[in-house]
Amino acid sequence: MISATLPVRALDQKAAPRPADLLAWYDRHRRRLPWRAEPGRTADPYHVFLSEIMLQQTTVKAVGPYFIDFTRRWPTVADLAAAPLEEVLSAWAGLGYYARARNLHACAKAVVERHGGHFPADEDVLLELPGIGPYTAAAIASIAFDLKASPVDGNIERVVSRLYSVDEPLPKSKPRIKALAAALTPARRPGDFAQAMMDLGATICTPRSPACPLCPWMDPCTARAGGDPARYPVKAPKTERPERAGVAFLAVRADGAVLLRTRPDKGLLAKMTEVPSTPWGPVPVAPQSHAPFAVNWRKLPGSVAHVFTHFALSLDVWRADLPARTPAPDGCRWVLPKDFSREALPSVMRKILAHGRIEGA
DNA sequence: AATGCGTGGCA
DNA sequence: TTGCCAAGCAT
Repeated sequence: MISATLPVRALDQKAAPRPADLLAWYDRHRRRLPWRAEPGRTADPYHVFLSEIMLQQTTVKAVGPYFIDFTRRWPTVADLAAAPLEEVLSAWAGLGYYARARNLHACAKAVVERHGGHFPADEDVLLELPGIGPYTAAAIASIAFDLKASPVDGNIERVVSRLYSVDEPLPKSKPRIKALAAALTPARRPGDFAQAMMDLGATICTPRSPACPLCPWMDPCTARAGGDPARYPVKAPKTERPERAGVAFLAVRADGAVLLRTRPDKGLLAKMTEVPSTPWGPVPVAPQSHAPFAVNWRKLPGSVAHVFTHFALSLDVWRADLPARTPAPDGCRWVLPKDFSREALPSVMRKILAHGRIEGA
């Protein structure tokens, strides 16, 4: 018989997850990433900032080449701040969520103007900078300055929701998960702890078929004990993705130049370069009335499909060949394919050009 | 608080 | 093929 006076844990209770166990795992298994400092060192805050912005909703694999390119072009935050926005946007082209690039540039300028070119070592002050939200402020504070902060990204949401079997669905459960993560964060090595949580989520505690036997927290994990860790995190049902359609006008001049223009300052693909097109709507719009030239257009075979976050797009492509020295209509410009690399061409626009067999960068 | 905002890889 | 997912932020 177990004495009631002894501090004996009931058999169905689990030990709390120990940060030291995760840190020991991290010391052996940490990923080597371009923006990450060598073990025992803290990273360049500019590198942490740049990588964190790029990594928002974006895979490590996709970010790699962009991070290398950006740091080569703009080695310091002051260099980035001094660059023209157009160059930053064209360097960002293809990475998606272009508001990040605009905010990245605005943030670099703010760091120079408000903080003398040094990132503030303070989570609350970081939070006031453009493009830096709760996650990124905590990530920079902890990773770049080793301050006690608890960034919560998708990885950490998954790890924490499994550790504690959080049944309330996201995003409603965010505050609770944030509190649990904060309670777990140690006073020593908070930066390594944050990165360890992310590495664990990315390599062991993965969305599907997590590798529990390799996990340093297998023992204290309640979802593992429950037998179906992959059912966490519980998420609210998603709204469906509507279809939109339109026609893109590929005007090609005799010298090979293609008619392009810059999109409006706000909204989808703001300030990016585009191929002129009809509006993209749920119902097809009379294409002729939106054509940049009143000439004979021929529809190219097939169509271009592209999926955005909140709608799926299907575009027909109409082509017209025009004489050399044809002037560009208002708001448009002729661009030779060899100069495409200087343009801020999003992936959907590159697909349209490729569909018309136009070879650019 | 809910919605708008990209892209590519993967099962 | 289709849906899901990846180091979120702004409004």
